[in-house]
Amino acid sequence: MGPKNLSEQLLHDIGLEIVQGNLSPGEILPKVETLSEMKGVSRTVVREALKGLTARRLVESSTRVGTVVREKNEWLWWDPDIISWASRSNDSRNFLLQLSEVRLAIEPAAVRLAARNATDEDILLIKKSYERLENSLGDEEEWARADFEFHDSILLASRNVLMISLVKTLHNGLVQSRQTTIKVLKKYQEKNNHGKTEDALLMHKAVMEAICSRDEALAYEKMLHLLLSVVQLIEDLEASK
Amino acid sequence: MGPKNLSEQLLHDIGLEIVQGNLSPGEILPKVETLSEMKGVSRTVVREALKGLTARRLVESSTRVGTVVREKNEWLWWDPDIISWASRSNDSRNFLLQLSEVRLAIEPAAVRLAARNATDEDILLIKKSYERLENSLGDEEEWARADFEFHDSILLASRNVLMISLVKTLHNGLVQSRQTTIKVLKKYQEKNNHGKTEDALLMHKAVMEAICSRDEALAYEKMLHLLLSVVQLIEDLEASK
DNA sequence: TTCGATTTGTCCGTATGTATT
DNA sequence: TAATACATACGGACAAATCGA
Repeated sequence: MGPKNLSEQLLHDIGLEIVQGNLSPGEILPKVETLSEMKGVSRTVVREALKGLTARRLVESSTRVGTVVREKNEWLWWDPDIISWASRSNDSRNFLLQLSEVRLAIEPAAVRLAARNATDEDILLIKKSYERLENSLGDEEEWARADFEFHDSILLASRNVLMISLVKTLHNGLVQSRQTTIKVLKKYQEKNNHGKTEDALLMHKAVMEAICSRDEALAYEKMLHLLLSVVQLIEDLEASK
Repeated sequence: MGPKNLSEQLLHDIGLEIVQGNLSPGEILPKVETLSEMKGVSRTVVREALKGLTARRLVESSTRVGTVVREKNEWLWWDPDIISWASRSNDSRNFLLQLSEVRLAIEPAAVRLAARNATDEDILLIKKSYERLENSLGDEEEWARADFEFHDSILLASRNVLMISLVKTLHNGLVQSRQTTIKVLKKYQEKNNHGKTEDALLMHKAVMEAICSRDEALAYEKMLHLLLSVVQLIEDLEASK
């Protein structure tokens, strides 16, 4: 799944350096020809990589001046690559915190939107996804897949492509962020969770029922409740580290 | 503010065509050499433009196959350019609706975050911004500027770069979307609003006070109230069209 | 599996535009 | 004004990957 050509590789190289802070806002990148020599690639490749950085507004190029790193608040943070790079940075802990803050704000709202906009077919799919979740109580692997499908079916029901895109990028970032920060703790989770998965199932059920009865406020509340329990779980795990 | 070089021009050309639906997902773009001839630019320029499209995940290139348009749900919608292109498309009305839905979900949450995370300096800046708003009651132009500064100062107080980036892109999209759909209605607004700006000021004050007293729930509620009044205003204007 | 055709990927020599000094 | 330094732009050549016969 990594970069498939030289320009994408270089894009990731430089992008990572910028987001991680090795290259600070205001700094000027080496000129194209120099970068070409440094990295052992042609100028074409360098220029294409810079276009990728420009698209994400990490840099801005102009004649004579060169290519300068833009201010952090100008970056397009809602880009899977930038999020991926940030979650591997030194203060990835702080970044994960910010991701979680946004999650608690957005996801209940997304579920509320689903309760409002869901078509009958959407409802049917959600119910089906929940049943699969129910049937996977024992199996960790199957639960993870079913859980993903469940949340995906709800998200789809929001019928709002902006919200769908937003939450998907958010989820992606959380997974990436956890892979680098927690990682090992999953084993603890496997041990301790066998008692708790039933609670989790009940919370999922509450969300499902609220959406199906098109109760926006309740759907919001139940989703928030579910997320807070996840946060609690993570905090418990870290405390017992 | 437009494209500053050939590749950016071409990028906007093709990007617009894709987002507006002239080029549908699954379709294959003409090969680089053909595009080069069609648009009267070099292959270098074409290739750089394609890199911009790739970064936004509008297309995917591979050897022999060519460059194909990706599915809509794979696009990175939270990109100012994509949003700009979408707000100029045929069903821009539907897109504006989706933007508004997301706004009602996100902005109150952003304000709630501000109530939680604001530093003392942030609070001071918010109060100052509100005073400027207060002092610009008569002047339409000055009100608009002060209003922007007010919301910006709140956003900054969220102390969450992801939330800040998100809301800024959202605002940007709303402005663009309205420029193309409403546009003329601003004159009506100017006539009718003189009575209503005092109401607006009071609602802004309520938001400000809730944040300053760090009452998260109240801040959320008051911001939602303010936004709903804006929605109401727009609906009134369109009804009287 | 092999082969040929097609398209992106890569390299590089050269020329032009533009803003700074 | 002129020199400089950088991005921008052009196009010919070849490599690599992939599809279809």
